[in-house]
Amino acid sequence: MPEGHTIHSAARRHRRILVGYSICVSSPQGRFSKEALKLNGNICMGVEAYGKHLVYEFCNNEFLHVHLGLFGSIRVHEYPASDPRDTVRVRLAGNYHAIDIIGPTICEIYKKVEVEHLISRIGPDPLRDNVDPEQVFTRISKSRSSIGKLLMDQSVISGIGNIYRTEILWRQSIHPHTPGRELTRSQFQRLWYDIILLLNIGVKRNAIVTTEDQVNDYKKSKENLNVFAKSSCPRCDSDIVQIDINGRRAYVCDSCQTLNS
DNA sequence: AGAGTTGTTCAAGC
DNA sequence: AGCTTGAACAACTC
Repeated sequence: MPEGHTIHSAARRHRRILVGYSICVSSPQGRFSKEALKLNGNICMGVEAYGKHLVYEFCNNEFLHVHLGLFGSIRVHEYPASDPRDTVRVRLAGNYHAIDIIGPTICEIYKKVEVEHLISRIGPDPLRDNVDPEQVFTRISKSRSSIGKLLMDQSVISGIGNIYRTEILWRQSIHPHTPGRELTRSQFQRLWYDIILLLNIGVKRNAIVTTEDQVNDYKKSKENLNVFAKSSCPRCDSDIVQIDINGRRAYVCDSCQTLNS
Protein backbone atom coordinates (compact mmCIF):
# COMPACT_ATOMS: atom_id res chain seq x y z
CA MET A 1 0.00 0.00 0.00
CA PRO A 2 2.42 2.61 1.13
CA GLU A 3 3.47 4.87 -1.72
CA GLY A 4 3.46 8.57 -1.12
CA HIS A 5 0.06 9.32 -2.58
CA THR A 6 -1.56 6.62 -0.43
CA ILE A 7 -0.19 8.25 2.69
CA HIS A 8 -1.49 11.65 1.60
CA SER A 9 -4.91 10.10 0.91
CA ALA A 10 -4.86 8.54 4.36
CA ALA A 11 -3.88 11.80 6.04
CA ARG A 12 -6.72 13.59 4.30
CA ARG A 13 -9.26 10.97 5.36
CA HIS A 14 -7.92 10.61 8.89
CA ARG A 15 -8.04 14.36 9.41
CA ARG A 16 -11.81 14.27 8.95
CA ILE A 17 -12.20 11.30 11.27
CA LEU A 18 -9.88 12.24 14.10
CA VAL A 19 -9.18 15.93 14.40
CA GLY A 20 -10.78 17.92 17.19
CA TYR A 21 -12.70 15.42 19.20
CA SER A 22 -10.87 12.19 18.93
CA ILE A 23 -8.88 10.07 21.27
CA CYS A 24 -6.24 7.47 20.68
CA VAL A 25 -6.46 3.95 21.99
CA SER A 26 -3.77 1.31 21.98
CA SER A 27 -4.75 -2.07 20.74
CA PRO A 28 -5.84 -4.09 23.79
CA GLN A 29 -4.50 -7.46 22.65
CA GLY A 30 -2.31 -6.69 19.67
CA ARG A 31 1.41 -6.22 19.60
CA PHE A 32 0.87 -2.56 20.29
CA SER A 33 3.74 -0.28 20.97
CA LYS A 34 3.98 0.63 24.63
CA GLU A 35 4.67 4.18 23.67
CA ALA A 36 1.34 4.45 21.89
CA LEU A 37 -0.30 3.65 25.21
CA LYS A 38 0.87 7.03 26.41
CA LEU A 39 -1.41 8.68 23.87
CA ASN A 40 -4.54 7.16 25.30
CA GLY A 41 -7.18 9.79 25.92
CA ASN A 42 -5.25 12.50 24.11
CA ILE A 43 -6.96 14.87 21.70
CA CYS A 44 -5.85 14.73 18.05
CA MET A 45 -4.99 18.16 16.67
CA GLY A 46 -3.98 17.29 13.13
CA VAL A 47 -2.56 14.78 10.67
CA GLU A 48 0.11 15.43 8.07
CA ALA A 49 1.86 13.34 5.43
CA TYR A 50 5.52 13.90 4.57
CA GLY A 51 6.57 11.63 1.75
CA LYS A 52 5.63 8.19 3.04
CA HIS A 53 5.59 9.25 6.67
CA LEU A 54 2.40 9.97 8.62
CA VAL A 55 2.49 12.33 11.58
CA TYR A 56 -0.51 12.67 13.93
CA GLU A 57 -0.40 15.67 16.22
CA PHE A 58 -1.78 15.48 19.77
CA CYS A 59 -1.99 17.84 22.72
CA ASN A 60 0.96 18.20 25.09
CA ASN A 61 3.55 18.38 22.31
CA GLU A 62 3.11 14.73 21.44
CA PHE A 63 3.19 13.35 17.91
CA LEU A 64 2.63 9.85 16.63
CA HIS A 65 5.05 9.03 13.83
CA VAL A 66 3.97 6.15 11.58
CA HIS A 67 5.75 4.55 8.65
CA LEU A 68 4.07 1.56 7.04
CA GLY A 69 7.14 0.14 5.36
CA LEU A 70 6.57 -2.45 2.68
CA PHE A 71 3.88 -4.50 4.41
CA GLY A 72 2.06 -2.15 6.72
CA SER A 73 -1.53 -1.14 6.10
CA ILE A 74 -4.36 0.89 7.53
CA ARG A 75 -7.97 -0.12 8.00
CA VAL A 76 -10.87 2.09 8.89
CA HIS A 77 -13.79 0.54 10.75
CA GLU A 78 -17.20 1.98 11.47
CA TYR A 79 -18.61 1.36 14.92
CA PRO A 80 -19.22 -1.10 16.28
CA ALA A 81 -15.69 -2.05 15.27
CA SER A 82 -14.44 -5.61 15.44
CA ASP A 83 -11.57 -6.41 17.80
CA PRO A 84 -8.22 -5.41 16.35
CA ARG A 85 -6.32 -8.30 14.75
CA ASP A 86 -3.08 -9.20 16.50
CA THR A 87 -0.87 -7.26 14.11
CA VAL A 88 -2.55 -3.95 14.99
CA ARG A 89 -0.07 -1.69 16.78
CA VAL A 90 -2.38 1.14 17.56
CA ARG A 91 -6.05 1.91 17.13
CA LEU A 92 -6.96 5.55 16.68
CA ALA A 93 -10.53 6.11 17.78
CA GLY A 94 -12.66 8.91 16.38
CA ASN A 95 -16.30 9.46 17.25
CA TYR A 96 -17.62 7.42 14.36
CA HIS A 97 -14.67 5.41 13.12
CA ALA A 98 -11.71 3.44 14.42
CA ILE A 99 -8.46 3.49 12.46
CA ASP A 100 -6.16 0.49 12.81
CA ILE A 101 -2.47 0.88 12.05
CA ILE A 102 -1.38 -2.60 11.02
CA GLY A 103 2.20 -3.89 10.91
CA PRO A 104 4.06 -0.58 10.53
CA THR A 105 7.85 -0.57 10.61
CA ILE A 106 7.76 2.67 12.60
CA CYS A 107 5.17 3.60 15.22
CA GLU A 108 6.54 5.89 17.88
CA ILE A 109 5.93 9.01 19.91
CA TYR A 110 7.79 12.11 18.85
CA LYS A 111 8.26 15.56 20.28
CA LYS A 112 8.11 18.53 17.94
CA VAL A 113 11.90 18.61 17.62
CA GLU A 114 11.95 15.06 16.35
CA VAL A 115 9.21 15.81 13.83
CA GLU A 116 11.25 18.73 12.57
CA HIS A 117 14.29 16.53 12.29
CA LEU A 118 12.29 13.97 10.31
CA ILE A 119 11.06 16.62 7.90
CA SER A 120 14.51 18.04 7.39
CA ARG A 121 16.20 14.72 6.77
CA ILE A 122 13.87 13.64 3.97
CA GLY A 123 13.91 15.25 0.53
CA PRO A 124 11.18 17.56 -0.81
CA ASP A 125 7.74 15.98 -1.07
CA PRO A 126 6.30 17.14 -4.42
CA LEU A 127 2.77 16.92 -2.99
CA ARG A 128 3.42 19.56 -0.34
CA ASP A 129 3.31 23.32 -0.82
CA ASN A 130 6.44 25.43 -1.05
CA VAL A 131 8.81 22.71 -2.14
CA ASP A 132 11.84 23.62 -4.18
CA PRO A 133 12.49 21.38 -7.21
CA GLU A 134 15.87 23.07 -7.63
CA GLN A 135 17.02 21.33 -4.46
CA VAL A 136 16.15 17.99 -6.04
CA PHE A 137 17.84 18.82 -9.34
CA THR A 138 20.98 19.87 -7.52
CA ARG A 139 21.21 16.51 -5.78
CA ILE A 140 20.49 14.58 -8.98
CA SER A 141 22.80 16.53 -11.23
CA LYS A 142 25.73 16.08 -8.86
CA SER A 143 25.34 12.34 -8.57
CA ARG A 144 26.90 9.58 -10.59
CA SER A 145 24.28 7.24 -9.23
CA SER A 146 21.48 6.34 -11.63
CA ILE A 147 18.20 8.20 -11.89
CA GLY A 148 16.46 4.90 -11.14
CA LYS A 149 18.16 4.75 -7.76
CA LEU A 150 17.91 8.47 -7.06
CA LEU A 151 14.15 8.61 -7.64
CA MET A 152 13.64 6.09 -4.84
CA ASP A 153 16.14 7.70 -2.52
CA GLN A 154 13.82 9.40 -0.02
CA SER A 155 16.53 11.86 0.97
CA VAL A 156 16.60 13.16 -2.61
CA ILE A 157 12.85 13.27 -3.22
CA SER A 158 10.20 11.75 -0.98
CA GLY A 159 7.06 9.87 -1.91
CA ILE A 160 8.01 7.86 -4.99
CA GLY A 161 7.91 4.09 -4.74
CA ASN A 162 8.78 1.20 -6.98
CA ILE A 163 5.75 1.35 -9.27
CA TYR A 164 5.84 5.10 -9.86
CA ARG A 165 9.57 4.89 -10.57
CA THR A 166 9.03 2.45 -13.41
CA GLU A 167 6.00 4.28 -14.79
CA ILE A 168 7.39 7.80 -14.62
CA LEU A 169 10.70 6.93 -16.29
CA TRP A 170 8.84 5.13 -19.05
CA ARG A 171 6.48 8.07 -19.61
CA GLN A 172 9.48 10.39 -19.92
CA SER A 173 11.47 7.94 -22.09
CA ILE A 174 14.40 7.96 -19.68
CA HIS A 175 16.34 4.77 -19.01
CA PRO A 176 16.67 4.07 -15.27
CA HIS A 177 20.41 3.49 -15.67
CA THR A 178 20.95 7.08 -16.83
CA PRO A 179 23.41 8.68 -14.40
CA GLY A 180 21.87 11.57 -12.44
CA ARG A 181 24.58 13.94 -13.57
CA GLU A 182 23.70 13.29 -17.22
CA LEU A 183 20.06 14.29 -16.77
CA THR A 184 19.41 17.56 -18.56
CA ARG A 185 17.51 20.36 -16.90
CA SER A 186 14.62 20.01 -19.30
CA GLN A 187 14.47 16.26 -18.74
CA PHE A 188 14.34 16.93 -15.02
CA GLN A 189 11.63 19.53 -15.38
CA ARG A 190 9.42 17.18 -17.37
CA LEU A 191 10.09 14.46 -14.82
CA TRP A 192 9.21 16.76 -11.92
CA TYR A 193 5.91 17.92 -13.40
CA ASP A 194 4.94 14.40 -14.37
CA ILE A 195 5.61 13.27 -10.79
CA ILE A 196 3.29 15.98 -9.46
CA LEU A 197 0.65 15.13 -12.05
CA LEU A 198 0.69 11.40 -11.33
CA LEU A 199 0.89 11.64 -7.55
CA ASN A 200 -2.04 14.06 -7.49
CA ILE A 201 -4.10 11.65 -9.56
CA GLY A 202 -3.09 8.97 -7.07
CA VAL A 203 -4.26 11.02 -4.09
CA LYS A 204 -7.56 11.84 -5.77
CA ARG A 205 -8.34 8.25 -6.75
CA ASN A 206 -6.47 6.47 -3.98
CA ALA A 207 -4.93 4.21 -6.61
CA ILE A 208 -1.88 4.24 -8.85
CA VAL A 209 -3.11 5.26 -12.28
CA THR A 210 -0.64 6.18 -15.01
CA THR A 211 -2.82 5.41 -18.03
CA GLU A 212 -5.51 7.59 -19.58
CA ASP A 213 -8.48 5.59 -18.38
CA GLN A 214 -8.93 4.09 -14.98
CA VAL A 215 -10.35 0.67 -14.30
CA ASN A 216 -12.08 0.87 -10.96
CA ASP A 217 -11.61 -2.73 -9.97
CA TYR A 218 -8.97 -3.39 -7.35
CA LYS A 219 -8.36 -6.85 -8.80
CA LYS A 220 -7.58 -5.31 -12.17
CA SER A 221 -5.33 -2.54 -10.86
CA LYS A 222 -2.53 -3.61 -13.20
CA GLU A 223 -4.61 -2.33 -16.09
CA ASN A 224 -4.03 1.18 -14.79
CA LEU A 225 -0.29 0.86 -15.46
CA ASN A 226 1.72 1.05 -18.68
CA VAL A 227 4.84 -1.04 -18.10
CA PHE A 228 5.01 -2.27 -14.51
CA ALA A 229 4.76 -6.08 -14.57
CA LYS A 230 3.98 -5.97 -18.30
CA SER A 231 5.62 -7.92 -21.06
CA SER A 232 5.29 -5.60 -24.03
CA CYS A 233 5.47 -1.85 -24.48
CA PRO A 234 2.11 -0.16 -25.13
CA ARG A 235 3.88 2.50 -27.20
CA CYS A 236 6.10 0.49 -29.53
CA ASP A 237 5.20 -3.12 -28.77
CA SER A 238 8.81 -4.09 -28.00
CA ASP A 239 9.51 -6.52 -25.17
CA ILE A 240 9.63 -5.06 -21.68
CA VAL A 241 12.85 -5.95 -19.86
CA GLN A 242 13.03 -6.63 -16.14
CA ILE A 243 15.98 -5.20 -14.26
CA ASP A 244 17.01 -5.26 -10.62
CA ILE A 245 17.72 -1.94 -8.91
CA ASN A 246 18.93 -2.29 -5.33
CA GLY A 247 16.94 -5.46 -4.94
CA ARG A 248 13.69 -4.05 -6.34
CA ARG A 249 12.28 -4.98 -9.70
CA ALA A 250 11.97 -2.35 -12.40
CA TYR A 251 10.62 -2.62 -15.94
CA VAL A 252 12.09 -0.95 -18.99
CA CYS A 253 11.38 -0.60 -22.68
CA ASP A 254 14.86 -0.58 -24.18
CA SER A 255 13.72 1.01 -27.41
CA CYS A 256 11.62 3.84 -25.92
CA GLN A 257 13.83 4.56 -22.93
CA THR A 258 17.27 5.70 -23.92
CA LEU A 259 20.50 6.46 -22.11
CA ASN A 260 21.64 10.01 -22.78
CA SER A 261 25.22 9.32 -23.76
C1' DA B 1 3.61 -24.06 1.14
C1' DG B 2 6.46 -20.69 -0.56
C1' DA B 3 7.63 -17.08 -3.37
C1' DG B 4 6.71 -12.39 -4.00
C1' DT B 5 5.84 -7.75 -2.57
C1' DT B 6 3.42 -0.04 -3.64
C1' DG B 7 9.92 0.25 2.18
C1' DT B 8 13.68 1.88 5.17
C1' DT B 9 17.76 1.90 8.00
C1' DC B 10 22.12 0.58 9.45
C1' DA B 11 26.81 -1.01 9.29
C1' DA B 12 30.67 -2.21 6.78
C1' DG B 13 33.56 -1.87 2.89
C1' DC B 14 35.26 0.00 -1.52
C1' DA C 1 32.77 11.35 0.66
C1' DG C 2 29.90 9.04 -2.21
C1' DC C 3 28.24 4.91 -3.32
C1' DT C 4 27.00 -0.08 -2.93
C1' DT C 5 25.66 -4.23 -0.63
C1' DG C 6 23.50 -7.21 2.72
C1' DA C 7 20.80 -7.97 6.53
C1' DA C 8 16.96 -7.08 9.43
C1' DC C 9 12.23 -5.89 10.09
C1' DA C 10 7.22 -6.19 8.77
C1' DA C 11 2.10 -8.89 6.95
C1' DC C 12 -0.48 -10.75 3.61
C1' DT C 13 -1.85 -12.83 -1.06
C1' DC C 14 -2.25 -16.48 -4.34
